[in-house]
Amino acid sequence: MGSLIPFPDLNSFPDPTTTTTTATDAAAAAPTTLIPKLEPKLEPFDDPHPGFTQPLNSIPNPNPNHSPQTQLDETNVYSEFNRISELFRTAFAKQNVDVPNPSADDVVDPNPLAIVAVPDQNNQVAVVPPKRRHQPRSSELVRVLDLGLDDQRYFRDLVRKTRMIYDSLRVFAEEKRRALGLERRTAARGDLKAATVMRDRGLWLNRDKRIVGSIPGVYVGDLFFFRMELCVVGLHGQSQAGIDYVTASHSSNGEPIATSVIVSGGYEDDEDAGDVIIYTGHGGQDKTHSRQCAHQKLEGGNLGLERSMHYGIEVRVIRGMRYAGSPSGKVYVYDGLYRIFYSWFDVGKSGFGVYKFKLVRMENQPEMGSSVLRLAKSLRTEPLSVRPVGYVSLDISMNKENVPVLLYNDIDSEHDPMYFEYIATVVFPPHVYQGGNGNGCDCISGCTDDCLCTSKNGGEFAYDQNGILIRGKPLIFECGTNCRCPPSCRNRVSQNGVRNRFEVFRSRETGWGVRSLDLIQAGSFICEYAGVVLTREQAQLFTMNGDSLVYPNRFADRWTEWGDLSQIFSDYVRPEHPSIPPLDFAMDVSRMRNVACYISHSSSPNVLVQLVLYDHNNLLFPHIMLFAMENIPPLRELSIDYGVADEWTGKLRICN
DNA sequence: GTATAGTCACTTTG
DNA sequence: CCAAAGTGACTATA
Repeated sequence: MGSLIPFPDLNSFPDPTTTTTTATDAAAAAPTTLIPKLEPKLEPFDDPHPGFTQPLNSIPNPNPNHSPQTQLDETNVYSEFNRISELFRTAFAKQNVDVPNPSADDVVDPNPLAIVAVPDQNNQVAVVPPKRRHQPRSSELVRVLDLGLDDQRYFRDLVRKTRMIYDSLRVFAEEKRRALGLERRTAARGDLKAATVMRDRGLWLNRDKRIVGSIPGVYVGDLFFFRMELCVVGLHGQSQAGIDYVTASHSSNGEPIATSVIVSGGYEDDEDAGDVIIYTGHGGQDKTHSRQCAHQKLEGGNLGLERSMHYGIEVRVIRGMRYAGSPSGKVYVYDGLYRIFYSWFDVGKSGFGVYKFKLVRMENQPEMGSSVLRLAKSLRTEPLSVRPVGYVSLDISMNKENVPVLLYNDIDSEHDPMYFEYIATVVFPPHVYQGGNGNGCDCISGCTDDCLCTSKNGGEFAYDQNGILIRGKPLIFECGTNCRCPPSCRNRVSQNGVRNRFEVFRSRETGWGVRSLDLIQAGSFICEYAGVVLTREQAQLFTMNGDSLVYPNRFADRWTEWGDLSQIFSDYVRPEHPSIPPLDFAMDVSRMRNVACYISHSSSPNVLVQLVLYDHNNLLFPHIMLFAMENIPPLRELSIDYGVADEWTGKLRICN
């Protein structure tokens, strides 16, 4: 127990279909092998069972070639409006100028880093994007059933890894554009860039099957910030349209089948009551003002929804909500599966005909992500009126953190987290500080690309403009006491402390756990893992007394996964700077600790460990900093890969 | 300064 | 091959 044993390498994601895969093989494998064959767990749709709930007589016009306008008495009244709007749209379409596409002879760009096309003085695009490997989506409808625990973890890791690549590419594209100093003639749109690059490299998930129902590795409540992100994981395949469906010509029975919808509030005739949605079909809108200007037709996604209702096929529902903390100002929440109970043709608020669908949420699903978001919002402002019972403390940190850390227990009478000394940051032995803090920078108004502190970090910033970790490194040097930059400097993030309202809560499964009342964006700082640091010698004395310690060198090296673009860039080099020896200290969290030691263990975690230096220069004693590996929804439990078997965690020893 | 409306450049699918 | 789906960044205006 006193010796420091290395933890196993958990960083490879072997393909379960090949039993002999090694970590090296997995990394070298072509991207197309990332999606394992799903055959054994799939239910084919060759034999649909029609007549699920509703007879078709509630549909006025099931013929897709038959204009619904003839079904409306009001048609004559609106025909003149229709004619005018049609003229308008034709005129508008002609204004669009054709942009020449790269010719089919263009070779793959030898420099894949040049993902941002740069127009030169003559406004010619100097860099040709890589040639497209266009792989159209399959039309084979399947359900994924009865995933075992191993498969669930595998797919979760796959989805997480894919989203990490998407996010770092997105940030990368925007950072690169900024670094190039391009005129702001066009919007940055790293969201689109990232998706295109990944598509060209075959990294989009679930394109070989059209999945009905849940997507493996995507949980109810999962959060996304961009429409393209939904396409990349295969949750919703339309970059703009709100209804995703298999077309009639590709469907086995010649009928279109809808599989997912997005409720974004873009249609005035939508009514969203959570479990029940009156969803308006698409179409009939004015392009510039998004107002209804024509009757909708029973075709495309609208017909797909009607057919899905007919066959009792459930649809995934994703809600788009305004959210100020999101990079796009919006957040897309996966809210689970719904069934379509009715559909009918109605006159909408603007007086034009619209198709409406009554969607009802299926039973036995986790709570809706969108209602959890709302609950968390009210908990942030008035916790005691939302949850009158259960809050033991409204701040166990006693003002030592920037934001309060709550303590919640509605299960038993344990109040243990009240009875220790809360420390917001780690306590090092005094000798750690003897070497001072090294040289500092002179960047009075904040660090720049070529400053001393950037070069300490291998010539690149560890964080983006918003304090998001760009990629994991063996060690990050933040600006310190000898730097002249302000606290708001881009290179000071983890030292500025906690920004989310955390809650230590009692759990039947894990004893204590930690969750946040705020949405935590992937890559953002969570908190430090704080305790009293003991040297190896001190630790040996300590454990002879039978007390237990936390050994930080056992935490899995999850930072290597964050920002790893080796699947994108053939010349990608993993960060190896600086080279540091394995951590050789232990941490005593028995008397002084912070919120971190209540975080549970998971082999498929949502929090990673990143080592950081800022207040001294001793490479042997870095701060253990925690960052989000995913967009973590409010009230979802945080978890770290402690790197060893489940029964061992510092947390469990101390806090049960 | 802060909401809101308008404009522009996008990409994928069917 | 093109029409249709709407977003997200940015800019102008109230």
